[in-house]
Amino acid sequence: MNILPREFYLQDTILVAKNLLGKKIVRKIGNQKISGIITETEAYRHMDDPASHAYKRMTERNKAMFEDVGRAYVYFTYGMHYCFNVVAKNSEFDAGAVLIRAIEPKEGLEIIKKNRKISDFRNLTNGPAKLTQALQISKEHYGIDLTKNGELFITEGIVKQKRITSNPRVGIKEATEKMWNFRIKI
DNA sequence: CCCTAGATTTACT
DNA sequence: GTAAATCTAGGGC
Repeated sequence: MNILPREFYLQDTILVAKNLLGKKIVRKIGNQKISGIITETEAYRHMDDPASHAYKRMTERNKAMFEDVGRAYVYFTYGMHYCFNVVAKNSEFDAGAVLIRAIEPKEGLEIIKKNRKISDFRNLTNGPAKLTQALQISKEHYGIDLTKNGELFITEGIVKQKRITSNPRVGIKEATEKMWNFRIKI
């Protein structure tokens, strides 16, 4: 399975958010492997997006959003949860990232269940903090390169007709009129 | 099924 | 000091 190249992420953040649907996240832990198909994403941009962490300026937390595309932006929130983003933007913007909100587990289901401590299939990876738990993603992966075959990367996924639906983004208070949440059904 | 409350720490104001 | 791109359990319907 081919890893997505750097150029894939060098486009408008919103376009990348849509294009990431149906792609595959691969997580390697030692000789074990977990993977899943991306089913829900959200785009967060820069100056035009009050809901974005990068809206005001660069800070210690959000600096990854201003740096290389194709890398991970992982942040800690609500005192207990990590969320996983992919840095993506075109040259018009200084910052941008795509929040991965949900995946459909493919490989390593046993490991995922163990990490999540539940077996209810529907609740395994259907939220941004659930999937970081399932894939054991944490701040150690801040800035990791997702275009290299390492601990964590993204490859081509299912190649079939995608029916993308747009929705308001979840859990934000600003810019709720922007329909930058995207989903597919598998 | 829906709703509410509580968990718990970081980083920005 | 306080809000935060969330999740879970528990109660009611």
